[in-house]
Amino acid sequence: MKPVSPPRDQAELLQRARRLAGLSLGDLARELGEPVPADFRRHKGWVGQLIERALGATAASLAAPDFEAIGVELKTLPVDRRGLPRESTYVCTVPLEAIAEDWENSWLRRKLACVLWVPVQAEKTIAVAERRIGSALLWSPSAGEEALLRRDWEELTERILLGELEQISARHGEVLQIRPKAADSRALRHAVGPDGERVLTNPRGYYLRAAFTAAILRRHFVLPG
DNA sequence: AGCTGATCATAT
DNA sequence: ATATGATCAGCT
Repeated sequence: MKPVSPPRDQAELLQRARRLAGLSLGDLARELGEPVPADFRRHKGWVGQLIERALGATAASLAAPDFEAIGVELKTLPVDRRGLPRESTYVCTVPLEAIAEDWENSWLRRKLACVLWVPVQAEKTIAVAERRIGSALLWSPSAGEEALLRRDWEELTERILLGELEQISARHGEVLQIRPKAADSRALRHAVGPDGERVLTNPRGYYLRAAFTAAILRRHFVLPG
C-alpha cells in the first residue's frame, strides 16, 4: 500500500479524481499494491476503500468527512454500461433516539453538503479487474434537490419521533429511503416506541434512491461547470 | 428487471 | 459495539 497525502484543496482532489477516469479497477489496484477480489460477496466495501486510498482520503476519524480538511465526502457510484446507477447509495445511520435536530442541523444534510461522486462500472458480466472508473464530479445539492431531500427527511423523522419506525419501509420517501443497515437482522438498537417508551429495533440507514443519483449525474452532464 | 430487506469486512 | 465502506440475493 502506497500512502497518498490528502489533497490540499478541492481543485486538487478533483484533478486527482479525473486522473482515475478510464482506469480499470485492476490498473488502480496494481498501482496501490492491492489484491483484486473475484467478486464482492465478501468484499462489499472494496471499491470505495480503493478509491479512498487513491485520492488520499483521511480515513482516520469516523464522524468526519472523508476529506476532512476540505469538507468533502467521497461516494463511489456503481453504474451499468449506460452509466446509470445500479444501486441506492448509503448516506448515514438513521438516529433513532435523542433526535432533537432539525433539517439544517441534520447528520444527513451535513453528509450531503459536498460530495465527490466517482462512478464505477458494476455490471456483473464485467470481471472486477476490468471494470472502469468514470469521470468524477464534485456535487452540492441544488435548491430543488435539497427541497426533495428535506421533505423526505422531515416526513421520516417525524414518524420516527412519533414511534412509528416499524411502519416505515423502503417504499417510503421519494428520493430518500430508510432500509436496514447492520451486520444482520439480529442486530438491535434502542428507539422510541408508540407510547414514547424505549424499544429495541434493527439499525437503519438512510439511502439515496438510484433515480436520484441518476438525476445528479444527468444534471452535471447537462449543465457543465 | 428493479427493488427491498439482509448481509459482509474492517477499523476504532 | 458501532461506525465506516457498500453489494447481495430473493421476491414481486
